[in-house]
Amino acid sequence: MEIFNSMTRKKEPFVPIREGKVGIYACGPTVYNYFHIGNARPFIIFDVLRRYLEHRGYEVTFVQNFTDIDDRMIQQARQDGTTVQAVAERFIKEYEIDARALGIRPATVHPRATEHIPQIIAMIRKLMDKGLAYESNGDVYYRVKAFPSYGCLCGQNLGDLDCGARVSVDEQKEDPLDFALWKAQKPGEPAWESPWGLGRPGWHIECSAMSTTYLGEHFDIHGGGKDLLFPHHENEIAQTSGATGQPYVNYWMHNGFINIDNEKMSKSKGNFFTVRDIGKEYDLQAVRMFMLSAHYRSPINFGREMIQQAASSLERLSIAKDQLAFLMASAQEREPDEGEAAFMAACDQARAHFYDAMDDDLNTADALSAIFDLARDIHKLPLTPASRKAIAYGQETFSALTGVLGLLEGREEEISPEVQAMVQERAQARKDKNWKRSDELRDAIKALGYILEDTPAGQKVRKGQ
RNA sequence: GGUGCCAUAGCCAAGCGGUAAGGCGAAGGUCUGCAAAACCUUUAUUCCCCGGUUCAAAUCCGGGUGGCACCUCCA
Repeated sequence: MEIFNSMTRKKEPFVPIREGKVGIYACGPTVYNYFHIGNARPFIIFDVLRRYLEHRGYEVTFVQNFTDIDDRMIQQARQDGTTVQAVAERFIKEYEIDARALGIRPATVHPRATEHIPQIIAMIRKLMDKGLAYESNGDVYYRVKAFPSYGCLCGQNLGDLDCGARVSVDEQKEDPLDFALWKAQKPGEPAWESPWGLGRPGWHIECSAMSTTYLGEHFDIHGGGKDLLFPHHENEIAQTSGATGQPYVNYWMHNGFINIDNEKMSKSKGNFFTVRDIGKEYDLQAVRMFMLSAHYRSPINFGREMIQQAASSLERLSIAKDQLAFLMASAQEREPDEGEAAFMAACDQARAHFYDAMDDDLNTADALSAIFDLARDIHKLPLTPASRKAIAYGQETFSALTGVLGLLEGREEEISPEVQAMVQERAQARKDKNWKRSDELRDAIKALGYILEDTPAGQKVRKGQ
């Protein structure tokens, strides 16, 4: 597999540090609110990466943090007249609800910043011992100019950053580029004991502390949104490599942004959508499909039409899956005939195409086309009783591939007995050529949320509108 | 000022040196009591423009044009 490494800006063959094992850290949400569609992209992308690596036989440790202490958390708590902790508890639960609906599996570990204060303090101490950090009135800052390779990730050198000159000037700092590792407590803020007095961790240090706690000081893949490249990930490298004296991460992966009307989504512009709100109108599986329909590094434009297109595409896949189940119901124990053997070969071909695409820096758009090709082959299977072996092979392939993308999961709702009875009655009505009754029943079934179709092999019912 | 990214049909989107995947939509056909789904056919002689390299370029190089992002909290 090849992965585009933001550090080198090239696709590189993926070689894990320890054979057969992969450690991945992805920056998770700050749990001060519902997460938005833009946040959802990395969650979905890295969920797919994790699923794919597992599918290919790696033992994956996937860590995604919850940032449960920062300015926004404090602000939200004030606004709600509650504690930071209560805000965190609430929105972690809300995260889990939306994540599940998007088909995002829970990570191996979801560490929380506030539960890793000792590790954070230990790392800051190490940095101070090495002269890479200094205290100033209860704050602790990173001494950026003491870390020569600073800027290696974002491709800026220190001089250029200086030129940027939009870095805040702060009397407390030795240099405008320096960033906070520890912030002294301000009135009314939650705080923890530290060698520098009461305070809380700065912005970037939590990810360094938590990632190394669970994945070791040097691990395989670190991911996040493109905007995190600088300064967040740049600072993580400075902190971690600075403290440990060794490389931090082998592969940096950054996903592109989601735009609204070709503009960056941002709170200040008010053009953002929470996943919770979108879920009120659309099946969130369609949102997942939408995300996977383009390469993860490209920017994508979010809009109503896009979601509808994704929903239609997904429907096509869903119907193919139903079709296999339908064929299975009448399948026979016999060897595949010539056509079925060709179908099985097509399954292998689809799988190979899928793997090629995924191996190419997670090209989900191309991988999807392999699944669509397979869907077409499924629909071409005759409705005459099929070989169980061939259909099982198709099901296995189809569910493996859609499973890697996390699509079409949790959709096997039982058809209620009530609907089944109506389907039975309709079969009789059709036999009697009682079209009026037959159509009434079909409408009634539709009203209950099912689509009923007549096929040469009988009636077929599926969930849908 | 510095650093990057992108431009492919009505829409979305792969392809990144060998002669345009896939999806959505649309049109016609087949099937069907009707419908739905599905299948078949059609829907880019051409990949923003201009040069260049090459037997061969959407793909490489140079120059334009037009979008976007980062350098500040942000997925």
